[in-house]
Amino acid sequence: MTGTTTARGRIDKRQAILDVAFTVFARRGYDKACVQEIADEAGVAKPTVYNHLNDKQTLFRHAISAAADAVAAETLAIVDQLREPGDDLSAALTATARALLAECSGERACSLRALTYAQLAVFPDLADTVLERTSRHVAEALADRLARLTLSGRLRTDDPAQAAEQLLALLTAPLEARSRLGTREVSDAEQRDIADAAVRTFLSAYGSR
Amino acid sequence: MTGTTTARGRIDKRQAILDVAFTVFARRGYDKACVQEIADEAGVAKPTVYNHLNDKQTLFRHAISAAADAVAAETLAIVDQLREPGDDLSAALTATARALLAECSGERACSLRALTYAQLAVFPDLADTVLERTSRHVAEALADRLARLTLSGRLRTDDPAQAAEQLLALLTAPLEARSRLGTREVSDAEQRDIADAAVRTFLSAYGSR
Amino acid sequence: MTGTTTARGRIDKRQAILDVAFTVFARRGYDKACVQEIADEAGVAKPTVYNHLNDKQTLFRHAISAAADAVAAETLAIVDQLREPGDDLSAALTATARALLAECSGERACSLRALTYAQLAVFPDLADTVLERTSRHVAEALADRLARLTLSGRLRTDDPAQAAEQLLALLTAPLEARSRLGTREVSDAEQRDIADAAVRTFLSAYGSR
Amino acid sequence: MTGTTTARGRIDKRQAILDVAFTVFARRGYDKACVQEIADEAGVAKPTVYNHLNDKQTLFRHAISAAADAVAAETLAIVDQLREPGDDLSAALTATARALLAECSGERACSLRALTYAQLAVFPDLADTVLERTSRHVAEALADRLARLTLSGRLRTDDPAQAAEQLLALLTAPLEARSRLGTREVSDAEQRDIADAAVRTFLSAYGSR
DNA sequence: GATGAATGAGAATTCATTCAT
DNA sequence: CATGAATGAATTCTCATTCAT
Repeated sequence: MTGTTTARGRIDKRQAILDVAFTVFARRGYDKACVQEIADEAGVAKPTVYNHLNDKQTLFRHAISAAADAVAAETLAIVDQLREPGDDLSAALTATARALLAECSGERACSLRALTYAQLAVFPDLADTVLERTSRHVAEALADRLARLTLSGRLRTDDPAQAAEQLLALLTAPLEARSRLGTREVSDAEQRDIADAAVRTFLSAYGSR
Repeated sequence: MTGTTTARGRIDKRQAILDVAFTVFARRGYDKACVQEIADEAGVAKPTVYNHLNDKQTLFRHAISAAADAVAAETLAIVDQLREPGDDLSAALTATARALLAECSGERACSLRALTYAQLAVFPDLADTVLERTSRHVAEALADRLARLTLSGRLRTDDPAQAAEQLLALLTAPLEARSRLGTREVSDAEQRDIADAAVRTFLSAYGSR
Repeated sequence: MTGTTTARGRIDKRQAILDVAFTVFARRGYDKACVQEIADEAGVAKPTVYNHLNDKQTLFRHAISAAADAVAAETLAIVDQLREPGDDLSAALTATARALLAECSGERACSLRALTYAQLAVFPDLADTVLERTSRHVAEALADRLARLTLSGRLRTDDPAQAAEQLLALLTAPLEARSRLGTREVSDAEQRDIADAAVRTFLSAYGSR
Repeated sequence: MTGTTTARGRIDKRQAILDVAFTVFARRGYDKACVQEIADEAGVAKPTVYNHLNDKQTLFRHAISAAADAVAAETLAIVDQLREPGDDLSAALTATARALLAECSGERACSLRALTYAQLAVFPDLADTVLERTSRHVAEALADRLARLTLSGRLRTDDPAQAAEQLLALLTAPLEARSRLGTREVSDAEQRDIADAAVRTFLSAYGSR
């Protein structure tokens, strides 16, 4: 049915525009990025962009949202690994920590963070949206895991949310500092150092013994 | 002395421009801020801004640098409190922690962070400059304090730099998450919670006993 | 045909802009002419000018080129009259000479010359372009005529290029001096004087007897 | 006497400013040249320029005038050589012709011509002034010489002004064409060709035999 | 639905010129 | 008289957005 094909084509084109938009916004920043450039790289005419997404702001919001969803999904999948921690809890936590750092070091996550920060003044609600879908969800998912580990006697904390907050803090803040806010690569070795130290400190405070 | 007055006048005007510039950049973001507005609020004509600071980029760099210096000075003063920790180390650390959080919650520090983040793509070197003068220096100063405390037997760590990094992480990351990247006030009570929890976890890992 | 109409419309508008641009440049000079004025007189918005011709310099180049082509065509047509000189060579040369002077006295030719001269410092290559298309071509065409006239025994020269150069010199230089670089009308009578004297001197040197 | 010294200094400074101004105008053109640059190269402050010469236009007029006087003096001196033509008239004319071409090829003369042309629209009277002092005077001086040579039977013309006009035409127009309006050096050899051909043609028309 | 063309609004930057010292 | 500082006025160019096809 041509109808289906068309709809498919429509959706694909829309998605292509959003993908390109995120890339261009990441490269140039919101203001310096111009719709023409996005249209060009997406291989469509400028008015086509406006047909699909009403204006530049809408385009930005949707591009950011889509990226946030993607990052969130990946991050949650990582945290979910802790559902089956195996025998060595420290090892499991360390593996998860390393994976989280890798995810946070990724280009898309960095760009997302930078763009959100950059437009705090103009899109204050975007900070909410993005944080809600990423940090917040992740923190809650991690808190869930820590609560279950506490129940099974492998951790010791009466405030799993705070424990989760601190574990994430020990991971993300050093990463951000060492990557110079994402402008510099952080080597795998360095990431491992951060992860190991974070887990060590975390277990000092919340380990069951 | 008229000479002094004149020179003073010059310096004052330049400083006034930089102060206003930081405020306006913080309010509008780099791109949306226009030089006209800065000139107006500084009470000078647009070309005067250009006479003192060659172009918008230079204006931005200098405004950011000045703010970074101011924040750095205040933050270092706080860390210096730890030179005389008194009898109760935990209390001393907590006091310092709370003061650091207050500083980080301040409008100038938030704006500085937001602006730096926002312009990573256009001024990648600014991240270096700002982090160097703020986080980096602070982390080193704190590491120095922790090293001395270890020598005097009140802490236990063979890597004071890492200990400092983690203490700061336990403070700043939760603050950033809860303030939604600075878009929301974090109450004193909440700040106290963060600080107390951070110190507790820190001492679990690095306390002398 | 609407398609044709559209394309035509596009071309017409571009041509209209170039024509107006030449007029305005001629009236004000390159620097004093502003794009706004050109747009206004062409009945389009400023950005439309920029859409068709990337910037002021490009606009200038194309406007000058177009004028040069037009002047060149007219001038060459005049020289071509000498293909059929008739019985009275002196009369034919004089007629051509007068026509050339009339052409050179024309507003467009004067403006073209003035603008090219005026912007030597900024567009040094334009001198080449314009001279190539006008003086140079004309000199060659004239040299061709003189060569043929020599072959048919009606003139006597072994260097037709030099003869052409000198005939043109005897016409243009006095015209330029008397018109005060184009700021003053040179009457028909005066033009006739110049032409007649030029042909007389030319024939003294290159006449077949 | 300090008075004298001061007056001297004043005059010298004024002259220095005018010299520099001409250079800068020649390099950049009237509009692109900025008073600041002239002041800088003259080693004075901008207001000093305004103290000596009321505004940019005045500055331009005086700079051009001074240059025109200098060129005129040199050119007239060359023509004056014809007061004592010696035995070989052709040789004398050729020598004078070559010297005139050299003078016209000089940087100052070229710049003067270009600047005058460039500002026809804005300073229409300058064309008059400059042409009066240069071409016109030169043509008259040359006409005088030719008249005397006619009286002494070495030339034959009843209109010395026209003869002078044509001799100059045969020199300047080819020079201008070959130098591409002054953007290209014309070699000595080429200058000699032009001069020799001009004198040959001139003598064909006006030689006593 | 997609596009080429057009535009209104706005921003950075430059410069001749003038005060106050 | 010379100068450092300040300014009003212009001008080029860019961009989001909309028509007409």
